Amino acid sequence: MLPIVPSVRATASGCCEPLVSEALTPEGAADLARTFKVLGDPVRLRVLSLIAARKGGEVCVCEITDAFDLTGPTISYHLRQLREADLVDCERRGTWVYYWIKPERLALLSQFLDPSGQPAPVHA
Amino acid sequence: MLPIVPSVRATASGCCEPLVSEALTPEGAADLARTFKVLGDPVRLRVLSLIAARKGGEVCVCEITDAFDLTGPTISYHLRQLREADLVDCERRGTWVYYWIKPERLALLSQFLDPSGQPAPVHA
DNA sequence: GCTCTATCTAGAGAGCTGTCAACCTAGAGG
DNA sequence: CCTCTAGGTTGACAGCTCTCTAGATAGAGC
Repeated sequence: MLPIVPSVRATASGCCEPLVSEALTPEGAADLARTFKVLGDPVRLRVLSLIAARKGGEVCVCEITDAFDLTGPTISYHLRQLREADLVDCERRGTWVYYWIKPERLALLSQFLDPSGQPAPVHA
Repeated sequence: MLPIVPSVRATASGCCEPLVSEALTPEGAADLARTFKVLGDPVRLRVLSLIAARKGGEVCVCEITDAFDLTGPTISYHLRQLREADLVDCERRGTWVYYWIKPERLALLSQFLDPSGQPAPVHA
């Protein structure tokens, strides 16, 4: 039934070839799906976008909480999802905790979805 | 199912600026999240990948069903999710139904996630 | 030490998701 | 018309998600 599936991609090393190049293995699909699921919530997308759009690249949790009509624990829950998906990282400084984007995983996803099938431009 | 979305970004026209450029509106976030949620399931990702990787770009439902250890209704349910997210389209030909990828939406998502913030290469 | 504030964790509950069995629909071919 | 097959739809149910309240933890400052 299911074809032979050595790694994430039938071919590739650790990294992920664009969607068009060849079929995902079940394991690769599960891994990618976990990340897309984290992106599949409007609050988390807005949090991510809030952080990413910020000059300096860092945002304090208190600012994020203020930007939503949600309780602290709920924001904390979403930040944890983002952390566990390796999409953001954080650091405590005194009383406050600052979050920033980890661009590597985003780049991987972007490349996977790119229907042109070209490797993403290397430069920023 | 997806409503018309005038501007996903607070500023932008119809298209979606990369994550880094500025914060998503709640409406834009809801719209994008709906699509990412559809991608957030391993079965749907594999279905998408199965179709995308196929030379000719089209796959019959019967082939998709055969590729999974799931019942017809379940595959049908996932195909519907993909259709309603505007990620695939389909056509009946006699007894069979063929599905193919709609690359526009994928390109939009890819561009949104691209942390380099460059417009995606226009592709040949 | 005590207190205040920022953040996280735990537990519970409403609602959504993915899956199935059962049934329906639409062509093909008699 | 009838029958067969490929797909889709419906309804039900287990399990997961998002949200909250209540409580824990950690640093600042007295």
